[in-house]
Amino acid sequence: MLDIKKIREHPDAVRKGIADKQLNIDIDAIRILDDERRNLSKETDDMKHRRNTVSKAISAKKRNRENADPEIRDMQELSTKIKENDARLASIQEDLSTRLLAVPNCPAPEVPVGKNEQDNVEVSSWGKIPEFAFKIKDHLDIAENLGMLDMKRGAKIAGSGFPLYTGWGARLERALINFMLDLHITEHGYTEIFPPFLVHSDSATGTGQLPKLAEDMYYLREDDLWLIPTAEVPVTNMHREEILSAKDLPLKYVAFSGCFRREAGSYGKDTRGLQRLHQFNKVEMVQFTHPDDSCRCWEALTGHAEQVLRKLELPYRILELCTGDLSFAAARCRDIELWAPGSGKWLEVSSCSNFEDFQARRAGIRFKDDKGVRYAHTINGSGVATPRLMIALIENYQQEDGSLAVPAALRNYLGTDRIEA
RNA sequence: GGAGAGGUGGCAGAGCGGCUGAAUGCAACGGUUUGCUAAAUCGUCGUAGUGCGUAAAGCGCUACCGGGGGUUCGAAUCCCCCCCUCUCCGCCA
Repeated sequence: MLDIKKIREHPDAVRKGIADKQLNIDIDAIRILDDERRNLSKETDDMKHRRNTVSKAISAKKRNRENADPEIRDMQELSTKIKENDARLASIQEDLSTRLLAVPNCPAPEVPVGKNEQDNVEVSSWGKIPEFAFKIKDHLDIAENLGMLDMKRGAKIAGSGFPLYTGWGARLERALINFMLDLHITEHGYTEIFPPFLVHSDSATGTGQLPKLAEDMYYLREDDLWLIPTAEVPVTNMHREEILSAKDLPLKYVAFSGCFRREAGSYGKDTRGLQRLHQFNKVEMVQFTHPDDSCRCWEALTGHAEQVLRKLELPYRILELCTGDLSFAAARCRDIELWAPGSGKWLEVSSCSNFEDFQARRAGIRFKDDKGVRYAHTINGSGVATPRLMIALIENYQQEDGSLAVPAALRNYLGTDRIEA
């Protein structure tokens, strides 16, 4: 959520930010409602002031056994008016909140202006794109041949998009998760969190999934709960409506979770194998930082995600997202993409975002230092999501005989240096 | 799922219609004292909205005692609904 004061005082900057994000939101309606709210609120507060004052006088008269009937009659009338005003105020407030929740975060000034993903800017790359002396296969063929993955049975159990890992596939999945968690905990200073996979609406609103992305989440009507699309949601909400101490910042959390996405509207896109799933596993990093520190922490966090890929010796590139490709809540974002030779594509495995105070304002996450109480900044990024990591791993490490080499960093976790049929 | 107890400021814990935005204690912060530490002592010490002020400081008003309604001139305090925590019983991984 944006600061209403920012909309009030710098409407042009906000308009430009929204337009750069290729969105269309009516800022003027918000400003009119805001004015209306303030005027009515002032008027009502003055009435309440009178009521409080007179009520005290009534109290004094009663104590002295004097008659206070005229005052009481006045106040009965006034209270009725106050009630009417409060009702109007509540409806204005609700309208305003609804509109305010629909306003996206503004892009940071450093973000390149662009229309869509075509305008994203590559900022760095690492590793060598491998060349093969034999005819390579894609991850699905390799994994199914090695008995690691059974998409057909996954579909039998839960429908398409729900992968069923088997044998070495299941073990590899588990090994990757442990490897990534351990790396972030021991080398990058994160505290491990194991969060709930279901959250209520307040939490989903706090991080910005609701109301805009309701159709992308699985919802349990009976219990009014949402399956999390990412651990970002429960972990960021850990400190909802809290005032943190400045000396504890940055708070760095890393969490494994299942992630559940309906992927509404993307049917028929990237359907082969593990590219796009309704359920997948992810290790997510979340930080709560001081506003002056968030940019530096965001860069560091991106580096932590990179480290996973370097240790696994997988070639990747990093893109700075342009304004048009930036998500609703993000001020800045860098995507990390792995090279998948079998599919001949770059695959996004991590999105590292700085939300600045956007989520914090929605979720009431603040901190206190000697300058007072302010909103913290939140940043997060995958470190990383497993399905596409698995794709890249399988496709980059495939051998001519159909077996799979295991990168050195993973051998202790997996207990083998080779996966064969 | 059933029965009971309870949710008050960073924490502990009073208050149970008006003099309570909230006693008291602890913690925290600032000063004094001290060779240092400890102790002592004085002071400060919630959040939000809004108005005045160029603004910082400051001052005023309003709201907030789990959430939402209601009663009343007036509600932390009375009534209703909901949520959460704890204890016991039942069921179950």
